Amino acid sequence: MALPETRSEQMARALEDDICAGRALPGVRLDEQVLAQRFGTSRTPVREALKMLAAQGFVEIRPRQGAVVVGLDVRQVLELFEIMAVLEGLCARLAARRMTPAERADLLAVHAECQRLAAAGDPDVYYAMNTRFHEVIYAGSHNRQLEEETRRVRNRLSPYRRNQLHQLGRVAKSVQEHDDVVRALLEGDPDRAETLMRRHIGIQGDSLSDFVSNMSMPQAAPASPQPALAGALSRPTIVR
Amino acid sequence: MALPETRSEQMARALEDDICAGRALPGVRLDEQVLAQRFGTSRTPVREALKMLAAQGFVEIRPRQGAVVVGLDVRQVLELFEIMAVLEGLCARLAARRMTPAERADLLAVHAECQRLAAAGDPDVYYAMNTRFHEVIYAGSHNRQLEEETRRVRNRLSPYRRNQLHQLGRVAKSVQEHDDVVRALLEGDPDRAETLMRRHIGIQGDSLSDFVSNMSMPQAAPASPQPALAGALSRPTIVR
DNA sequence: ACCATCCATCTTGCATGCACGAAGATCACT
DNA sequence: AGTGATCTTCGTGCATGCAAGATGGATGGT
Repeated sequence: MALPETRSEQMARALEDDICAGRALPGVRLDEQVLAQRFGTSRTPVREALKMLAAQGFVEIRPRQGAVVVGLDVRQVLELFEIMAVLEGLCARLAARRMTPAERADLLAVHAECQRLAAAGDPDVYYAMNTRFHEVIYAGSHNRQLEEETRRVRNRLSPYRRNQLHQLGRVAKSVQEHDDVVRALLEGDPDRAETLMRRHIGIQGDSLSDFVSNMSMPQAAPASPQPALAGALSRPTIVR
Repeated sequence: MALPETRSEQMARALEDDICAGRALPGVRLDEQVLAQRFGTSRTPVREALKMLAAQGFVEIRPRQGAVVVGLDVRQVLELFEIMAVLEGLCARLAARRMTPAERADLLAVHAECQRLAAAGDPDVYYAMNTRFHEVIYAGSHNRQLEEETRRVRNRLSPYRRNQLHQLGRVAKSVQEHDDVVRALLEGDPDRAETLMRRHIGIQGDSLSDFVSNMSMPQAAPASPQPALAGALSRPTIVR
């Protein structure tokens, strides 16, 4: 059963993870040879992995000039958030109608954990549970294509949500919004669930300017020739 | 300016086009060597193109077993339509607020053409103009990421919309729905534009059973070893 | 006649090699 | 010294080669 994974796929996943986790900053040059010996292969599978990532928008390959981690400007990030809001909104809408009793129980459990961790006060820990909360709703939509699509957009945004963290009171607000969403979901109110989730994800009003001004665009200094995946940036953070 | 395109990218585009246009039916095996000589290259760029298509969900590569054009079952198609509805809905919402006067004029012009062609009665010709109509709205959203994302989902669905064509009265209904959307857009009513567009795209009620029962799953006969991109299926058709 | 096993063949996955083109350095010239 | 052209160097794009694994058919057994 365990379908064998080719090297190129492994590398693609590893690199995507590096990018999402912020270990590979936007602008970093991805040198084929360097990656090849980092993974102990030849350049061929490396190239295939890079092509896959390029097709998904994680890296950009300029002919004869190599691949770099895609850097999104403020505008593009906001554009993706607009998409994210409707996708997650749809997840919530569908979940309100389709979640099984077991899934509803899961949702409640994860939500309770979120509340606990929010009270505990560590945004990083909360972040992980927050992710699980949203994942439960993706799954609750019972729409695999949607689940994948939403996750993909989420991943593309992830480098830009980190650092938005630690915003005063954001965690508390987040759980409160979750709470409203959970209520709508359990009551089976698709319209309200969708609306609330859209608001939860969307960046509007004060949140917008807060987000923009706090958003330190993660970017590798173009000056230093970037030793391809140098330092571990670490620290996941957001609080959405 | 004209950035040079590598062979692998050219081939990826060509193959994607074959798939979207129905020239490469779901289930068709994509033989690397055959494609290589079809494009006059070695297998290497072919493989890179296939990897890109796989990353976008157009083909599936099973290790050691080659690439086949992805075939979606009824369920997956409906799932994608659910996504499509909210994405196009968002396009319409944003377009209602953001379209420039020039874009509004474009919209009206294309819509008028749609009406004319609908009256003329050839669904295939109407289909092309219908696509342009939706493209104008994508562009009107002024959200590039959304534009690309929406187009991508549209392309993935395209093989399954063909054959849904020629459904009695569908063209007339389509233009009528367009008309309502146009009105909402020009009046600058985002909520109504979104709702109407969602309904226009979504498959609900009678349309659902009509769609499902009429949807001949395009599929290459697994019996015949498929001479890789054999016949031109042609005939674009839908009427959405 | 049916089924399992083995073998031949073919295709893929990856490594290696080569050539074109781009970026940076050197040099000439104003 | 500053600016431009030339040259060098390096990395990418693609071709080719080889080995592991998968498919299909033949073979042998029950």
